[in-house]
Amino acid sequence: MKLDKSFYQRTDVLQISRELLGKTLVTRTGGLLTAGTIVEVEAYCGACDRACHAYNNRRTARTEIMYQPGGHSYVYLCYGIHYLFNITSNIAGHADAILVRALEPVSGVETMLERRKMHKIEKRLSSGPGALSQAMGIDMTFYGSPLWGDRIWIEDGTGNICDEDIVAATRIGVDYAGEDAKLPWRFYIKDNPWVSRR
DNA sequence: CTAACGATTCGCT
DNA sequence: GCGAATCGTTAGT
Repeated sequence: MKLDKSFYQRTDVLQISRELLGKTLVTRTGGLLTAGTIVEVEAYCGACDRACHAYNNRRTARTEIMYQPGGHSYVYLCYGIHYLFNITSNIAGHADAILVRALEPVSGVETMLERRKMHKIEKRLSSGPGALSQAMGIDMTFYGSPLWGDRIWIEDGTGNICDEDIVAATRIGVDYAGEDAKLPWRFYIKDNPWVSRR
């Protein structure tokens, strides 16, 4: 079942991040359907988190979508090459977001392989934030897309991953954030082979 | 207007 | 393990 606004518009970004593990991200674009299980995410808290683009409530054209009510897609270009896909959360005015870092492919694998210019399934198909965006066909045209629409959405699975199977660790690539770089705000499913780093 | 840099990936060693 | 690729965003002139 498709998750609706109420899932995303809660205030606890860490709780939402944990609950996103095991859910299925789906895109339908160009008549092609692709889906994958979310196995790794990172939480970013706008007001209080130096690693977040919206730190200290900094407001720019790029971060604007994070200030809207949660449940939208926040996509941005990183290193001039990679599209990174985030899910916004919280109520209007609270710029929280969750970066999806890795998926386990579920359907539309042929399409994913084609988009990634690969011939067989291997980990790099959808492990890593830039890689999964490419596999799912996510680009800047997805910026601001509601997650209750019919182009990109998230489906509930068979309940939440239990706490014993969730690992909390420090986030990747946020060394510039000082003390906030040490926060254990990266969550992934224990022993899942699609997680981007051990 | 200009310059520095990044929530990364891939290929080569 | 290391370094290049590559360009929009940002903040400062």
